[in-house]
Amino acid sequence: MQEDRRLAVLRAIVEDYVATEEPVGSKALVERHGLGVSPATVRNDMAVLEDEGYITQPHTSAGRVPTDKGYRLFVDRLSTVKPMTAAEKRAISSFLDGAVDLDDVVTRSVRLLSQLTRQVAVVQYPTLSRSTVRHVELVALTPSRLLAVLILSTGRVEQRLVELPAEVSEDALADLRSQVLQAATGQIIADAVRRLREAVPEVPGPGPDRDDGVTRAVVETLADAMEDHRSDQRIAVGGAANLARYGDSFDSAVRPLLEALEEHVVLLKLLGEATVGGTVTVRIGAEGPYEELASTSVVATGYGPRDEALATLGIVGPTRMDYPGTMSAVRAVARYVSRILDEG
Amino acid sequence: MQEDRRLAVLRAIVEDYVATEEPVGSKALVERHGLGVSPATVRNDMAVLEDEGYITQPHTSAGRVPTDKGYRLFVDRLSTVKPMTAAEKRAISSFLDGAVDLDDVVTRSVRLLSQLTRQVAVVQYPTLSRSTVRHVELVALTPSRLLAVLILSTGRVEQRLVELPAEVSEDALADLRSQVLQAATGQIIADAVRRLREAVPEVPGPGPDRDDGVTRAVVETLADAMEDHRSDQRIAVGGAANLARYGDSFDSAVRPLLEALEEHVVLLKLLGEATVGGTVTVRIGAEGPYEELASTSVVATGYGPRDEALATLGIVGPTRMDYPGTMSAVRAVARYVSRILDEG
DNA sequence: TCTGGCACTCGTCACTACTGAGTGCCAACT
DNA sequence: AGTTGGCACTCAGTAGTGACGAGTGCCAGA
Repeated sequence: MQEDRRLAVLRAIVEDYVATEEPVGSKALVERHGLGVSPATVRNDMAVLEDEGYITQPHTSAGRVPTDKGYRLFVDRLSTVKPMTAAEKRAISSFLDGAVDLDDVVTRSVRLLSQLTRQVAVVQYPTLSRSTVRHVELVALTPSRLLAVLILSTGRVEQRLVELPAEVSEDALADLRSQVLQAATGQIIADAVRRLREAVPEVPGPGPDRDDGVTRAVVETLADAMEDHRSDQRIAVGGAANLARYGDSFDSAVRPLLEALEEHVVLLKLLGEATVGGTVTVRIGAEGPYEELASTSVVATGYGPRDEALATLGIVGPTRMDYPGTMSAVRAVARYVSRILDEG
Repeated sequence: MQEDRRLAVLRAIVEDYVATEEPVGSKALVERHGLGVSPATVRNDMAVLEDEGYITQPHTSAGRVPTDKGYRLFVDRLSTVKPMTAAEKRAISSFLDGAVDLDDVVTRSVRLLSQLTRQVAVVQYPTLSRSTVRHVELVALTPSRLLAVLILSTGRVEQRLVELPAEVSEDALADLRSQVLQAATGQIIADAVRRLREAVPEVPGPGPDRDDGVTRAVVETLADAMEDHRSDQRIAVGGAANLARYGDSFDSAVRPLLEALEEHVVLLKLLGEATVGGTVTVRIGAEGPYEELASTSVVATGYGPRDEALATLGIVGPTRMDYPGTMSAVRAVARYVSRILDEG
């Protein structure tokens, strides 16, 4: 019960802060949201939330601001999906329906997405590269280090050293090798990544078959190597002018982001792996792989015809953003684009 | 003599202002440059320069700042070419020499140019579109209005209405038509534009053959229509992070520029037509076609193998920029790129 | 034509005091 | 135990003030 109210307080803080861009205090909070308690009570809750790391004060005696952790909780448990209005849906479909070819679809999507979210939009071109995995080899160097070799149909060879979290026997390794081979061989890269993650289950817990994260380490390394190979992928970026709204915190926030926008490899990493079927991935601030982008979040999802996750699209913006609205916009655009690809 | 000194003063003001980003006063001026006169004298000169519109004061009792007109004069008559150092030349060639294909050349050029100038670099891909002019028709609607029809080998048709500055006879029109046809038919677009401008000379002055700008109006309209058709041209942009240095004047300067950078058609217009052979075009502030970009300048030049102006490259930056340095960087990069295209 | 001098303007900076939003804590209340 | 009102305290932001100095325009004299 108090627990519930504390979460309501957190939700209110996030919503207010996103709307006003100013630290929000206890009094304003009870006024603007109908929590039926006094400011003092809210203050106590806030103190607890701060202890738990969900909010912080920019300086003593100012309102509270959500932390990354706070946004995370908000996104995971507190946000209610904000459905697109009929008008918005109509706007989306009419905007995309005029597209004449693939290039046009992507260009329009980027523009649409950046206008809907008022953020920087990023759309990866659907995978056309048909390069496949020809072979994977795992060579044990020591019991806890192995070399993963990836050979692609294009003839490219990629080697990675894997430090294992535990020692592994030759038998177990052979087992793993055959599993990996079966999952990946002959697949195009995008599929191989997905199948690897799905088809090679982690053996959990203790016992004779315990795994200690070895599988995980190997699979992730391989997937990473494959993702790198998507780097010849094309990407479209739009709405950079929305960065002008950052206003403050310029050198710290906008500059690294502008740099990232030119490094398409970086962008691909940011977008992450494609997930499909309405699942929108949110990466908040420092959760991402780049320190300089600690104050930016990524909202992305996969898209493609017949629910194949061919590519990824999404937006990049400040951690302080309207997550529910952005997420539903991203999801809606992904759906419409997928449908169009279905038809075309 | 005083005239000479006044120009020296202007040059000094531009140089100091570009270096310091602060309005420059009379005293600082005589100290930092060895003009052998007193501050009072300089003040008098400055008053004149201000009357003539070359400089202005941001507020009473502050130093002077060059106007667009001032920069123009500086660029045209006062700037001494700043040659590239040997080290810079080496850096340029080694940076570009590693390029493997056309895409790579363009990508590297953009990066190089933005790093050299610390501005936003724009490189147009060399014309690959081989679409040619199939036919041009000029139809008189009234004696002073005609319809220009442009038919391209791709099958596209472009119509433009031309308001003539004077009436024109059927004979003169037939003459013009045949000239235009001869110049343009069968040419690829880039060449057609150039040949049109060269081969259809304006008949000047009064007399039986006087032209009153009719030729000019027609040629420019046609050229414009053709330029529009280059709009499927690809463009590479780089170094947008350098915009972070603008710091102040954000919404007024950076936002429109960011928007322009995404509108490749706009960028093409900004870069303007390719000029070749070491000629670097400088467009300062409001001289350009876009009001919102009144505080940005464009420094561009053409490039291409064997001195054919296949495409344009250049930079976009604040009017307050180091013109000599930027111009020589742009020219140097254009030369090296041209040479590489020559070899490849 | 140039120069030195002088009065004047006005932006900048450092300092002060004030205000007000917001907090934490405590004692009292339900 | 949880909630509330009250109170003292903190501290960013906001004038207001005065001194400072860079810079100007103008004028009389060299």
